[in-house]
Amino acid sequence: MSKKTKDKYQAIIEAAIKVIAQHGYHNAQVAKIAKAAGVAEGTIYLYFQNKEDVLISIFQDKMGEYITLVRSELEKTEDPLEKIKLLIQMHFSKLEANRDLAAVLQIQLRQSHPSIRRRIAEPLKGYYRLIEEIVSEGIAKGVFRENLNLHLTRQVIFGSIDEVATCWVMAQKPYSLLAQAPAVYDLLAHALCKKQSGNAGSTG
Amino acid sequence: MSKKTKDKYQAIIEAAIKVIAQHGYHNAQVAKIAKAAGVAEGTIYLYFQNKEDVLISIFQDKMGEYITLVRSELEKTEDPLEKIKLLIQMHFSKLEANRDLAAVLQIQLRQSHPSIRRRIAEPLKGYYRLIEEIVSEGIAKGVFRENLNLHLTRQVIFGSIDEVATCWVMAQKPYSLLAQAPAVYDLLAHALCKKQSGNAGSTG
Amino acid sequence: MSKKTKDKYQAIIEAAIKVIAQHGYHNAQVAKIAKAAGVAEGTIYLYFQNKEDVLISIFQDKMGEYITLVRSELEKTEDPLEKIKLLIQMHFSKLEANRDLAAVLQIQLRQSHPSIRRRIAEPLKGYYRLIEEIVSEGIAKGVFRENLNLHLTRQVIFGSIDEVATCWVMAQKPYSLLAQAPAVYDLLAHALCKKQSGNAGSTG
Amino acid sequence: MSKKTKDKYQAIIEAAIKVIAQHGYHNAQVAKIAKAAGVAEGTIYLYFQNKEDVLISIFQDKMGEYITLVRSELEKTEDPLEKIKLLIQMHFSKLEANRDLAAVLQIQLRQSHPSIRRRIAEPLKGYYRLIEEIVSEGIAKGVFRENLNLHLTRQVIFGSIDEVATCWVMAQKPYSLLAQAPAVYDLLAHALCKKQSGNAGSTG
DNA sequence: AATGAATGAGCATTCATTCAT
DNA sequence: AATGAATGAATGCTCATTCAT
Repeated sequence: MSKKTKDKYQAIIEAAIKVIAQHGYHNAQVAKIAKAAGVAEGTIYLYFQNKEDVLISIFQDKMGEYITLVRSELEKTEDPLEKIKLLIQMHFSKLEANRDLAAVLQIQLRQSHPSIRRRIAEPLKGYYRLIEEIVSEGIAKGVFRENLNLHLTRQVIFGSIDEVATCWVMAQKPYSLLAQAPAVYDLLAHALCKKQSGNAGSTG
Repeated sequence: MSKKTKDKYQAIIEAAIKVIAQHGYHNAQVAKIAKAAGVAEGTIYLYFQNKEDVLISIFQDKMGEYITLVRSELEKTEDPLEKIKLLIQMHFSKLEANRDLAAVLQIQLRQSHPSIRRRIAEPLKGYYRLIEEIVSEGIAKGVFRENLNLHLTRQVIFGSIDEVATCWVMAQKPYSLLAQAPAVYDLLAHALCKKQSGNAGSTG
Repeated sequence: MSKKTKDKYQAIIEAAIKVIAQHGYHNAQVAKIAKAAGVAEGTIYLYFQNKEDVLISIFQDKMGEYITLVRSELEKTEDPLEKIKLLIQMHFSKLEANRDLAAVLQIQLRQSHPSIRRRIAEPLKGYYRLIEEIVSEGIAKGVFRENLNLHLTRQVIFGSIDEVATCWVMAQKPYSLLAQAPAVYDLLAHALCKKQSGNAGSTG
Repeated sequence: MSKKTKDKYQAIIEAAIKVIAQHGYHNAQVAKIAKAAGVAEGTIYLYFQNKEDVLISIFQDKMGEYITLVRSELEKTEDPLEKIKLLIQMHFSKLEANRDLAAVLQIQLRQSHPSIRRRIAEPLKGYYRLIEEIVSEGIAKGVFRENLNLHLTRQVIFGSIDEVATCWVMAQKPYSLLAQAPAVYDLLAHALCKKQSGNAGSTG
């Protein structure tokens, strides 16, 4: 793939994110996306199979990128609790760094057709697995409580993070999402950890 | 509103839930809903302003009903922790009792147009307030940790419950949602409570 | 089917014939047909499954009508040669009576998509069978030559009539199609008949 | 025109025939033809004005070639009846020798836009004239009946041959087209000739 | 109150043609 | 001469809503 080719692919992805974030999923016509990307409508079909493919690619691209990043960052520490902290911070900082993308991921893409939702579920499973690995490791290392149900605990962790992100995106008044990380960590750390002498919830 | 009138209103609401659950939001045409309700298409417009109004009414109706029920149930106990437990149980048992409604609330309605989502947010706020009241009370009574952020804690509680419910609805293999309540309670109780001698998380 | 309903169905068929004859198959948009029929575009889809269905219905309607007419007329005589004469006369007079329809049948419909052509072939087979029956009867009665191949003879009869009709439709200068009947009859009669004392080809 | 140039011109023509025969007129995109011809899409526009020009050239090329051949062959005999026999045989044998071309000429090209049909009519007129010349000669020589209408007789001859060819192309089960020549000749000979002692229709 | 036939706005996609290289 | 990436016009169909009965 030539430089130029790669450029148009990315331009279309970014244009789609911008248009969807601005006009909403149901008002993101191909014509609008093409115009925003500075290409002709037909050009989109040289890089994507159809409109659905554009939307799915947004998710797969960004999610794949993100998961790779998270995995490499998490290798920096052995401490499961520290990994939870990093996970929350990265999740929030990534979304906060790209408000348009955040709006698309948290709100717009969830309004899409079932076929899109189904294919979005795939890359999401990679993220689920990542969280479950941390929980599993935490239990094995004796840091997290033994009686934690793996799936359910993952659901609580992801549900918490996801809901905090969604509220942030939908908020009328702007505020920092990353600034919420310590408090979320505090809650989840208490939820996960064995009662310890006191460091659970320390946000340092 | 006459008895007969009330009947058709309810018939349309129930028909809408059934049709959306069965065919999905994007395939729930007014014609289908009318047929399922046993009325003419035009009749729907005698009871609702438009299709959007039907969908919102589903939410408002069921949510209002539900919140009233929860509030009355929660009065049975003074213990904030016990209230959390009841909240989770009622939330799950209500959804499990009506799978169609659960599918509509957890999945389908989230695919709707922005204007619908916005107006759905209203009744949801009542539920948010309810949760925040419990947290607030828990802190005041010295059961929950003092440093909990009210909004954020509510987001974590609701996000956790909501994600567990969503996963249940989307699961291929059926299982009991209510059976997940103790584990969710266990996690949230640990998240919320001051370190206690040990009974936090006991599900008895 | 109510009177009014039947009316709209017919109005759409007639409008389609007019529009296709005037603008050609490839320029006969649904919008144009709807306008010519005095109905909304959507209305067409209340009476027909899709655009293709309208085109096929033109053929089926007119062909069915025509074959029924021909069969009843042919009963008026026992003479196979007379039947050939009648067949040619009716074919030509029917087309001449409706120039638009003739243009659609002879030219425009043959430009349609394969799926349409395939479904048009069905009613045409009824006409083929009719011709073959006459030939078969003519041979049995000793009027036509015994060594005639049924299929091939039908192809020659139909091919002759069809080509004469097509040339008439495409002609720049107008002339009577029906006036060609005697000469076509003369040729076909000579082609079919045993050598007779001399009356074959007399056009009565 | 250089050898190489001539080569590409022919390659495109042959590729077009193959692609149209295989995929049908409505699925014969320029891209497909270019690929089949082993050239770039743009190259086609160096040898032809546009897609329409390619299609017309198929007809003009093959028809011109064919008429030249027929004319030279017909010079081998003086007998008008023999010429009719030769005409039918050559028409059928030419089509049978190139099934792809036959499919394109008999079916696919007739689905084309009016402008193409109009320009295809031109070379066809040469063939029409050829047939009319034979008929004219036959009458002059006292072999054919005097009262034959020139145009109409040509229409019957061409219509018969054309329909037999079309039925052959469209047939499900394969059979020899050339084998039909004697029977078609038999019918047309009887249609054209004065009542003779008996040799009309002899296929020898 | 109830009906349901009629309405018509809205949109993804294909493909012949061009033109910078 | 040759390429092939880029262009953008053109159209059938759905379905929420209306309104005459």
